Amino acid sequence: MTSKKVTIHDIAKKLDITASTVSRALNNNPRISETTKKAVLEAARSLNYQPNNLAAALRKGKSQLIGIIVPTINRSFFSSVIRGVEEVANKLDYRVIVSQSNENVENEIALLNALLNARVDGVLVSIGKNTEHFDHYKSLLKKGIPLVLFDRTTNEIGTSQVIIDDYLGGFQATEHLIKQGCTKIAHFTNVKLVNIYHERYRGYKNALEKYQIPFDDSLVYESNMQLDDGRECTKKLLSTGKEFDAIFSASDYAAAGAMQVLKEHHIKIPEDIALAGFSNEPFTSFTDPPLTTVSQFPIEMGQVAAESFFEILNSKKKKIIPQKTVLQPELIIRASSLKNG
Amino acid sequence: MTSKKVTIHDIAKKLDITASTVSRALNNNPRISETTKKAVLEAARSLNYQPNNLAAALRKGKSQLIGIIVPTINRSFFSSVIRGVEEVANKLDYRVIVSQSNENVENEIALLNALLNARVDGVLVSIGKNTEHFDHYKSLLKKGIPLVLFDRTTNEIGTSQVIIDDYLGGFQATEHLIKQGCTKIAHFTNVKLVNIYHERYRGYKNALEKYQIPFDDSLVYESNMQLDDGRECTKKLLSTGKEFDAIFSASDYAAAGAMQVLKEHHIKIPEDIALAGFSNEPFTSFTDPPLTTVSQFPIEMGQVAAESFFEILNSKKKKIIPQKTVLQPELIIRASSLKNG
DNA sequence: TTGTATGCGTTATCAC
DNA sequence: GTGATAACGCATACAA
Repeated sequence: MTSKKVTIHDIAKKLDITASTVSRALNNNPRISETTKKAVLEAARSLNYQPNNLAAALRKGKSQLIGIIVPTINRSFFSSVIRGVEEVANKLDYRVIVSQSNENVENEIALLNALLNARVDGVLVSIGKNTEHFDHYKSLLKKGIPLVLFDRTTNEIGTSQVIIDDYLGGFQATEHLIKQGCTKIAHFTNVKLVNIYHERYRGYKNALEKYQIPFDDSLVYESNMQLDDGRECTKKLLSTGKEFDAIFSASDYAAAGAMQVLKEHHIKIPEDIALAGFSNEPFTSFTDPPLTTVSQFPIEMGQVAAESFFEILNSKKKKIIPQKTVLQPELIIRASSLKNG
Repeated sequence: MTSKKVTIHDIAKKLDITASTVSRALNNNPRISETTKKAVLEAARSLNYQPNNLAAALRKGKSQLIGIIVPTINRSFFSSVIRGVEEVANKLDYRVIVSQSNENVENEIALLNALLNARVDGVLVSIGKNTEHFDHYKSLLKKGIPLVLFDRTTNEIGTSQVIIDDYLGGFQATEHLIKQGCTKIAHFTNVKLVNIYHERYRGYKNALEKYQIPFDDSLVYESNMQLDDGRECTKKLLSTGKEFDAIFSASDYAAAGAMQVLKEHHIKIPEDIALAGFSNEPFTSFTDPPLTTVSQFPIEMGQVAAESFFEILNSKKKKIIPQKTVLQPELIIRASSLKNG
């Protein structure tokens, strides 16, 4: 019942040639006659031959496997990045192994090890929020294994990165709010040691500066940026009695939380308070009003990360200089921030 | 620079024993003394030994890799299922390879082949909407490769499945609307040959029947169930002039589209029209009003699917009887359907 | 408890 | 253009 596995030797036997010839035929080796090649392909098909990549991988010392580590797959942004990576990788006959760290350093290290044992040819990583030391990644590089960081990155590892210009995104969102007439703009951010949040924050501050609006630290709230955190921050903000006319949240989820609380207080959006988020999560177009946000082009980010990866992979030895690719974000203006409809 | 790979032979040499002993020590083989085992582990650590799963996989004939094929990763439901699978798999030292078919049969076949070449030990699949023949899966089974279907399944392949009781979900949602006083309930569905949509539709019909509400075919709209499809269907529905007081959409996205159009027509939700969706996508709690929907417990589904898979895997030869595990859905009642607040 | 020998399926290297 | 042989790193049947 359990059909014996057919190997190149079976093909060879059938055609009365050797396995090496079969191997060459199957791999488009130039040193092979058209006729035998055709015969091999035909025999392979008729025998229902299924190549064993494992064996080839062992022999060649490469597995055609790429590992990806993301904080969580359950986020439109990350799953879209993965999709971008897959698109490029699959075209080159690479498969992708996805793992999620759940923002946990221990997991990050364990997963990295598991991927190494699986002999992936390289790794793409978006670093967890709480990761503060990067030795596990550094030792990866020492072993000569290609590593590309994306979105949540760090400059402490000398390797290629792909990010969007979070600074610009933060700047544009804030500038847009200012142009809508807002002058007291609150900001929701995450722990600012994570590059992306720090940059968005910087963009926010610089936009204020450009338009000579005084920066007020008491309008900046740090949290974990989930929906509930957004709710909490908004409640706190309201309870201070401090005046504000807009919120720029560095996360769509926290912005959604803010929207809920504002509505519960019968505060009009955008008339009383204008609102902008970050990431262009799909739900932001469903909210009422639809949420102004910043698109990060995640699929493109994945594609670029993958290309960056293969560049390193194919430049074996010729020690490549780490590239930092910066993609442009795009401000998506929707009703939540449009004062003069 | 590029540190030579250390193998079990290196460990063996260092301790002046043989590779087989090292192998046994590393694999918790009982036939090994505690002392040598400890020595091996110590040496492995000091040499920074990284086991080569590929070689082991080739030798053992199993790769510790599971393939998953989903229509799209970019959906909270599917990415949560994947997460559930990962949780179980990783605990057993299995890795997961994810691929997306984009609802395309050709892709499904190609990806399946790629996974086979990668020598996965088995495959979990949620079938694409347009897949109508299943030969590629049948031949998988013939080869003795474990296959588990989840969510989008079919009974045409004799293999284990994990689904939720879509019928019940459809029934409960409809019954809930009826209990809110609705009697003219429209239904948005997908091509009904996909099991899950057919079942939800059946649940809808039977609930009507139970409460002696006449079924009206002209209130049922078939579409692809994206946001825009939901918009279109709602517009059509409104343009017919036909009276209705509720919509039960078999997809949250189409429900979100319906919500938009209703609001654009200044129709009050739920007072004029009550609304219910299906899947409990995260955004459903953000909409205004929040959307009543049906939770499918995707993480649990992934876990069960994985367990189901390992059951097959570990019962090698002892031909297992295909199990069909049916999980219970849960109706999540929110403001979009609550008439008496 | 340990060592010896062999093979998993493929490809690289050499020879012809 | 094709064949013979070895090797990738590991696990196992068998022998000791």
